[in-house]
Amino acid sequence: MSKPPEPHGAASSRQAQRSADMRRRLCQAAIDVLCDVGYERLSTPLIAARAGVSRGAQTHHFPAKADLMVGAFRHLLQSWEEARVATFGTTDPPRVTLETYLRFAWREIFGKPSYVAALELMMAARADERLGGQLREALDEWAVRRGAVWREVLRFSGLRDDDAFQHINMSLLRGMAVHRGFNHAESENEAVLDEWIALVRHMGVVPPAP
Amino acid sequence: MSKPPEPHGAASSRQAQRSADMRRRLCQAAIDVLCDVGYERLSTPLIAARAGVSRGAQTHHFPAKADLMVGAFRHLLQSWEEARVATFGTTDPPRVTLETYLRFAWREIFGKPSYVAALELMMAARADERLGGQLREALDEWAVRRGAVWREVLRFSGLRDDDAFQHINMSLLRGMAVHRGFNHAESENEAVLDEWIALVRHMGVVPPAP
DNA sequence: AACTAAATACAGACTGGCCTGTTTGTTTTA
DNA sequence: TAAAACAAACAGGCCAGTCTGTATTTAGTT
Repeated sequence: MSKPPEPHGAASSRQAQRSADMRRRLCQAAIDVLCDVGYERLSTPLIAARAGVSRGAQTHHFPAKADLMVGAFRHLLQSWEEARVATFGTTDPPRVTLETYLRFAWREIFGKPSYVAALELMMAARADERLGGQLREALDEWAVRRGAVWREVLRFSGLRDDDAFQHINMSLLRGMAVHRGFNHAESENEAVLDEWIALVRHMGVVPPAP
Repeated sequence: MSKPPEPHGAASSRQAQRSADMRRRLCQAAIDVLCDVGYERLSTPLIAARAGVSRGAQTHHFPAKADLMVGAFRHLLQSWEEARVATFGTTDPPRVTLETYLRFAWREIFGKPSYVAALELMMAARADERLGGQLREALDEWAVRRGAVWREVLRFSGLRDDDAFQHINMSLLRGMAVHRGFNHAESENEAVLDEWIALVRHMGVVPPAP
């Protein structure tokens, strides 16, 4: 039986398999390059070389640079989701306290070098309207699940289910990541996270103001 | 009486005056370009055009691109200091509550479009070791005064003088700025700041854990 | 005060290099 | 046999840094 062409889904045919592998390699190489040299010095030949692939292959799978950037971004989002499942198992959203989830988020996502790739892409998207649209689209559909996870975590921690409080946590982690990227102060961020968690513990006793 | 040549201090001679003016114009143009098109598409000819200046003038005052970036960064830091003095007067560090200072910091620094220029520069500095060194140098000497301001604000607010708590506030503002730059959600950030200030009010009553 | 020589400020052209997107050709798979 | 995957070369464009040339300012001298 012949299988339908699945250009973007799970690989079934041999071609689709190769295609998916190649796309993954290129996306991963793009993230690596982004981490190492930043968006400024990033170039499509550099990514192809990093992936050990000819430039023809790269242009075949990602005709425009922006396409590759979007692919890298989606690759990142997916890796974050995989990290969550790998850490907390299949019960998704996980039933853990905010403290546990914060430490996970820092250790596995925001505190990792690869997160600066996401930052670079988000910054670069400001200039390119087309790229920005596609990145926001990817982030928006991913944010649905992310929101559900945070809601469950807050509920489980006995805290009010509050959009603003979600964003406080994420903005804090983002800001720490920027600080980490620029001012390689690792231990400083650990102290900041500890202090924030201590504050959160207090909030467990004293819920936030109306 | 003849005045000594002050190549970098307050302008006295006519040449030094023109030089300082030109440098200011170029730094401001660099920030504007950075805000509008981002670091990726930034170029020295673009900056010169934005400043209404010949490229020869630009290369004369800033031989290398990195020099101009450092100048723009220092220009930004200075503008933040000026904003603080303009808002709170000459009593420096200002004697205001944390809430007042947070709202100022968001309104006049982190929440303004020009802050993304600082973010772009900090991101770009990751790749360029030389640029990064000079930017960190500028930031470090500025951080001395910034630390004094935060300490006084925390003390005045009856909160513990705590480095980690300082960094929580600044990382939160940074993270909000990134969110603002990418996901033009203005009102969302206002709500986040309000919520954070509400939490801080609680902390005024219940000091953080040891 | 006038004059000169050096230093500084400014202007514009040039070059070597790299990048993006395209195109043409070859191999593998369906 | 057609389509997809891969390979490599090409063309147009832009940029950073340099260099040569001109105008303005300053310092030194008388």
